[in-house]
Amino acid sequence: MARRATLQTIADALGVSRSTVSNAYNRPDQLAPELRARILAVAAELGYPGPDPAARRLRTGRSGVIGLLFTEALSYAFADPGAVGFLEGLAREAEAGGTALLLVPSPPEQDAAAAVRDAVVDGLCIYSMADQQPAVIAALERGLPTVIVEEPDVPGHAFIGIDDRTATRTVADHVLGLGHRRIAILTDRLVPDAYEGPVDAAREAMATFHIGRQRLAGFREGLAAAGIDWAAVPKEERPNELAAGVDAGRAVLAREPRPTAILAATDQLALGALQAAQELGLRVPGGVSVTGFDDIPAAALADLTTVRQPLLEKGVQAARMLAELQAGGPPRRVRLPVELVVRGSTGPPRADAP
Amino acid sequence: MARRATLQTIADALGVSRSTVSNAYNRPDQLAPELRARILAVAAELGYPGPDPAARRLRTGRSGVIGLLFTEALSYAFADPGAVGFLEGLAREAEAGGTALLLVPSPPEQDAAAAVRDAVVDGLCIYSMADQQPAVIAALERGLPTVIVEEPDVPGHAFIGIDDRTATRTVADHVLGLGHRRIAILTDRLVPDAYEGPVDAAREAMATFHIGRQRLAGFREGLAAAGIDWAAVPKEERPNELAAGVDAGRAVLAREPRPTAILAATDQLALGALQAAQELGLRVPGGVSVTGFDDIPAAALADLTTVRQPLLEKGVQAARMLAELQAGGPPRRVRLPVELVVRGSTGPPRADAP
DNA sequence: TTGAAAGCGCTACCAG
DNA sequence: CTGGTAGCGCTTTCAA
Repeated sequence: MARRATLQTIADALGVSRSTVSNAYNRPDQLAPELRARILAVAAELGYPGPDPAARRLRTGRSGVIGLLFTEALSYAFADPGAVGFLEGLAREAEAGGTALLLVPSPPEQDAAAAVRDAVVDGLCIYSMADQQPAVIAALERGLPTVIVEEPDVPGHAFIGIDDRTATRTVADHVLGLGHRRIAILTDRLVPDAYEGPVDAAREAMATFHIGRQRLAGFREGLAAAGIDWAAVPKEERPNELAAGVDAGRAVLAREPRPTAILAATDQLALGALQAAQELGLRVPGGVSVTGFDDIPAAALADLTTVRQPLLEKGVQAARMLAELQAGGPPRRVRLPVELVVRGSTGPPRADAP
Repeated sequence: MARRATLQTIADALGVSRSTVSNAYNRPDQLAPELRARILAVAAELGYPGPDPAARRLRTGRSGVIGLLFTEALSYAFADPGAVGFLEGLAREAEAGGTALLLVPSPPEQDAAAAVRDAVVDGLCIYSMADQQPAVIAALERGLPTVIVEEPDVPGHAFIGIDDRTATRTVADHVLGLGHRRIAILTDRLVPDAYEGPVDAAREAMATFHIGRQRLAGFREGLAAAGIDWAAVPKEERPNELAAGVDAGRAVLAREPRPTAILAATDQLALGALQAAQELGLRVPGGVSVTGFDDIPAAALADLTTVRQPLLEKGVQAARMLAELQAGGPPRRVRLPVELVVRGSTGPPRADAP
């Protein structure tokens, strides 16, 4: 056969009209069962794979697809257990409604905005992107129903997230309450660039990742309230990966005098810090206390004190909010509750450390 | 405005033709920069979000999207660290080429095949599905470039996977070599149903999940070669989740005489078995040895003996194979190497256990 | 119960 | 460098 079969091909072969063949697929009750059977048989014979979804899309105007802008780059997202937990929730809810998920790429170098504009979707979900990223701007410009998860903070849009600042403030208070005064901070990336290293005031001020900014602010508030000089607190910025956490942990533990507590902005960084402490033969929490954030599954295994947030629930709710929006409902703003989970990785500092 | 703006709207507003406006977006070099600027300005003013991707799709015939059939249900896939590792690799490679990933849903009850037929994609990737699942059949019928990962085993299609049987045979030999004779097996699901419980010969024979079948076969081969009666070996089937592993672990450890080794078909099940052993106050490996499969990140943390497979690499290669297929290349079959990683969870059985 | 006609919004080709 | 024309393959009235 010269070209792919279409509805018309089948119609011609049977001497019926195109619409009848279409009905055979989409409205079985609109034609005689026997005719329908004949149509389907001929279609199978001719290798017709059914109505072309792209054409149907154009005609009906609906796609049954949600587009997901997932972190700065897809490949980062899957390495982050927190993001995967969210995706699991989102997928569960979407799948129940027969909705597909389109993972929109952010090609390096190239115009990531183009990928966003090319996405055939009925709605968009933006997960944890920095303010002013081109992909985000392009997404908002499409004027589709959109829900933003965690960041960026754009007024007027449906939003779901947690109160990061209050949460890290609670962590700081917990550690300060145990008697720690020499404290170091490990933060996830603050700006979508390749920087890794100490965070000074200038860097802190330029943060465009809302989460990073807020978590840092919570730590700062807590320490400041305890009279600790924020400028003198060691702070290391790294991408959210285990290996980077090890590196950052080494960096802060090498300081003199050595910190007695490390507050990390994510569990993965905290897990890395734990590993760095072990390398140095430091006991936890005797030699050094460590805290994380997210309560990913590995946190429980490592007995890590952390902040639990409802990862899965966040995904489920995001999908629901999008469905509401598509049904014409108003954009809502939702804050999910979090909870400090105290485990064995924090305790009072000991003079006779390790 | 009554209806959404289209190319024509902009063209009319400026008194130019539709094609010129189209060129302004797709072929900037085909028209005067000044005209282009004017067009874009008017478009912005009228709130035109750029050419409709669905229409473009129909016209060009290409979508720039890979469809992914991910496990029996999306929600399962994300709970499986092995699957996530694969997805990370796939996403990385696809993203580099500006290709989007469509996660095709498998709505419960409903016709999952319909979702597959509705997917606007240039190619399909089938990851770990059972033989004869309706979604798989529908996918194959679409006649698109397709690569199958791990399962099902369909001749004539591009395929990438590992040799599961040889791998589990190696595990069995390792444990037998340590002197174990009372051995229990934990297997991932064998059939896409809701069954959880012991595996008898009938159940084993009806397995449609190729991976489960092969891993079980490897264990069987090893034990048979050592003269152990396979029918008498305790075998428990569970979904691939930590909690299910705990449950299965309890079940086999309750047997009299108690097994001295538990061979699990996945790391998550093994991790669960480890937890069950701990509940009973059993030492590992003194009281009981445990092995897993996959070498997910948590396996190293738990010091679990397991089989390492190149999860990420599998995803990267799958994406490449799909690209080759789309470029007109022939379907290839690829087997990735695996490696037994011996850690602290296996050792000789001790008479004075625990 | 079936068929004819009218586009959905766009891009590719070719002429000017 | 710009414009006209011809569909891509389908669904959806509406009339027969």
